[in-house]
Amino acid sequence: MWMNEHRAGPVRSAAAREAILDATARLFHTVGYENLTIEGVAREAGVGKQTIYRWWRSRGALIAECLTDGRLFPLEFDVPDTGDVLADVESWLDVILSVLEAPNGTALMRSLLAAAAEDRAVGDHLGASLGVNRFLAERLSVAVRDGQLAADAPVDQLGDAILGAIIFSSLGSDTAATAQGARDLVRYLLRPA
Amino acid sequence: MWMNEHRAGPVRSAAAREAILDATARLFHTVGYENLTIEGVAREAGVGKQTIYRWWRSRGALIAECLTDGRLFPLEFDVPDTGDVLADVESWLDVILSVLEAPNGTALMRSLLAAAAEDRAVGDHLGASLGVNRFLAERLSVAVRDGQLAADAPVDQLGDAILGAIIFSSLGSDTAATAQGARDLVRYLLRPA
Amino acid sequence: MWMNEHRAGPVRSAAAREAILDATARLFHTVGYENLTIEGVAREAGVGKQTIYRWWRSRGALIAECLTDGRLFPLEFDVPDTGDVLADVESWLDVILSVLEAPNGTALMRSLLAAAAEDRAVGDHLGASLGVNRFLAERLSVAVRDGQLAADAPVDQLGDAILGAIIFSSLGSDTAATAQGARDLVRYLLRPA
Amino acid sequence: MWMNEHRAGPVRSAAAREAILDATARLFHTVGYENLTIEGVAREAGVGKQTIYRWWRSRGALIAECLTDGRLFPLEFDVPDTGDVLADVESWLDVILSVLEAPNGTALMRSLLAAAAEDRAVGDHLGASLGVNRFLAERLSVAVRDGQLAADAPVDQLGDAILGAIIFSSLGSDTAATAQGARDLVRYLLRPA
DNA sequence: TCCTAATCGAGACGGTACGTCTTGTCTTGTT
DNA sequence: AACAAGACAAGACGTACCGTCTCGATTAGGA
Repeated sequence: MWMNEHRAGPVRSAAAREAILDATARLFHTVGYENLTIEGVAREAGVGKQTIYRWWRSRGALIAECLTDGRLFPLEFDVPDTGDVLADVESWLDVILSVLEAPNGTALMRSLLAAAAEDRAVGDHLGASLGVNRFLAERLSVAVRDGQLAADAPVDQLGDAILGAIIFSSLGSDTAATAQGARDLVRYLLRPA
Repeated sequence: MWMNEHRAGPVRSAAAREAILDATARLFHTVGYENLTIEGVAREAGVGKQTIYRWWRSRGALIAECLTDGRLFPLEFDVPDTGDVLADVESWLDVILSVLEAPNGTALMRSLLAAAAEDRAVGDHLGASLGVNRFLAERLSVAVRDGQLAADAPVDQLGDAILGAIIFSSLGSDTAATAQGARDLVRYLLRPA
Repeated sequence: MWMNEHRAGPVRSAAAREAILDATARLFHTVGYENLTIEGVAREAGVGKQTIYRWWRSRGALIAECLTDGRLFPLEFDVPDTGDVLADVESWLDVILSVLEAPNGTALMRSLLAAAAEDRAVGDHLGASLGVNRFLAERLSVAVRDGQLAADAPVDQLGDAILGAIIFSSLGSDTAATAQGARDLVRYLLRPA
Repeated sequence: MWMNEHRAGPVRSAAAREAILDATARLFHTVGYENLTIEGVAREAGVGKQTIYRWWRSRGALIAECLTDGRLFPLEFDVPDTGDVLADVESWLDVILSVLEAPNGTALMRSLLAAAAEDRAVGDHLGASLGVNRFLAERLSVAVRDGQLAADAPVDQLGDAILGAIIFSSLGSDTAATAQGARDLVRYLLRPA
């Protein structure tokens, strides 16, 4: 990675930060989490190793920041509220599954999971990044208010369950089965009462 | 790990196999998956590195065999069928949560997940080991037959969802929230129609 | 090292110069030449690295200036001329050997030599600082004039030889042998004809 | 450096040892002691760093072994005894000076001295390698027995003095002056009584 | 009974990456 | 313009493991 303008100094270099996060995201997709090394990032970013260690305490912190910056998912998980829970959640699901069904999508998911399992900071931000908290649980709450879902439905847990099923399933089975299973699950959980 | 009788010869040494798997399981609990090294296992088991590489192709294969042998979970996940799905699944859930709520239980879960994410072989066996396939899906099928669950309930996916919710939740939140959330989820999903 | 009054400005700061040379000399004695770093000096002197690089081109230049300023040898190598060459040179020798026989004296000598070997500027000033040129050769010249030494005696070379013997010997042997050997050598070289 | 036959195993690889010492000697002449790094040696020798650290505790130990193996001085310092001390020592001196007067000879001498000053092991072997102990002192002893030198002449110290004068002089002056000075010194010290 | 062949513990090998340290240059804001 | 502070690219440090290999000892089963 080339840095055209070398701006060194006692204040943090924005160019270096950008190059590092960029290289991290690129390598995360290319070689996966377990083969992503700090030295590799430094090499790819055209940056000294110490510049990475100065601002991030670990490989996980690097991934976590890429996650929050949306550098690993160039997608928009927010989906409009049409009044129909099932349809809305299925829309959201389509977006999630499009990531999974993309080339190397399964590998990407496994890498994300490996990162989340090894580093608490990554785990903390993973759910948020995938839009569970931001969208899914909120949409289900509305559905409860609208009477489309039982009043005692544990909306947070249902969100975890849907995404958890996808993740767990993608650890073992093939992608197709995972995707179909997720659709069946959502259809069952959000069927009209 | 000490091997009192060193028996070299043209057939596989059962003592070495035992010592290696034993050391692997011990180190998995002690230092976690990410700090578990082949050299460390060899040292702990009092075994040459080559003896490990001869019989297992990777760190993941070692973990996978420990999983299947029940060396990482000294528990019994099978629970008797009392005729009440909710009660039975809650019994299974208690067993699962007792692992999670044990000292270092969360760390153990994260390590397992890291191993599963990095190695397909581990991922393939993880569900089975936790009793999803063996018990949960089967019990839910019986519930469908008994009319306790809707006829179109996707039992495999419900199993994935329950375990997935636990796993996903344990990546970020604290243990207590995970456990309570899992109980709420199960109670909601299996509530009498 | 603390600088109570920080005076920055368009002229060279005498306080900074002093603090830097002081810190260099202190560290030279403390950690030796090979562990003396520019960063260490800056830290110890409470000075920015650039202030060092602005005025000295290298680590060696720093040492050389300490040498010329007499900051590494707080000693007086000049010895009065009593008319007896042997006695006078033995007096000078006592001063030199008192440095060598002091605690860490050998280490100091090795550090000096390391500095001189790595940096020409240091080497150039080492002889002068130890008083070979300033005193020894001159005193021997007088002895030639007085007839105490052969007319064709190469006085510069004899000075080099005496100091060289000490230095060379202190590289390998123990201090005691070096000191006694030096005394024997001087007694032999300057014995009455 | 290529190693044609890769002979790994639980016994020390002679090929690796050879390649390492060879690379060390080559780099010592090429880049000098202060720019000689372990990584550089490993790279040049086509060897893992650990293989160096396994067998030598430091950069100095590497140099010391090269010294004793005669890899830094491909010369023969022994000179026949013709019965004439002066002539014999001048022959020895010619050999020494030919090293010094060779291209980069001064740099080589400075590097040797830097190595000796920083590492005791190197210093211990330096004198022996240059033939002071092996040849010079012994030849002077014979001269004492033959009556060519005073009976009380401290032969060891005279040896140190001659070599020390060369070394010390080569730290500051130019090569020509050093060489001529050494010849004058020897002629003076060993002049017929 | 000997011989062949596979296994064992041990550990050296060429490598890669770790996280730390220092180099010499550059920049910022202060005096 | 000089200063203290310190970020920057570069690269060496010494350590830990990787997966492959060699070694000499050990032990089974076929000749």
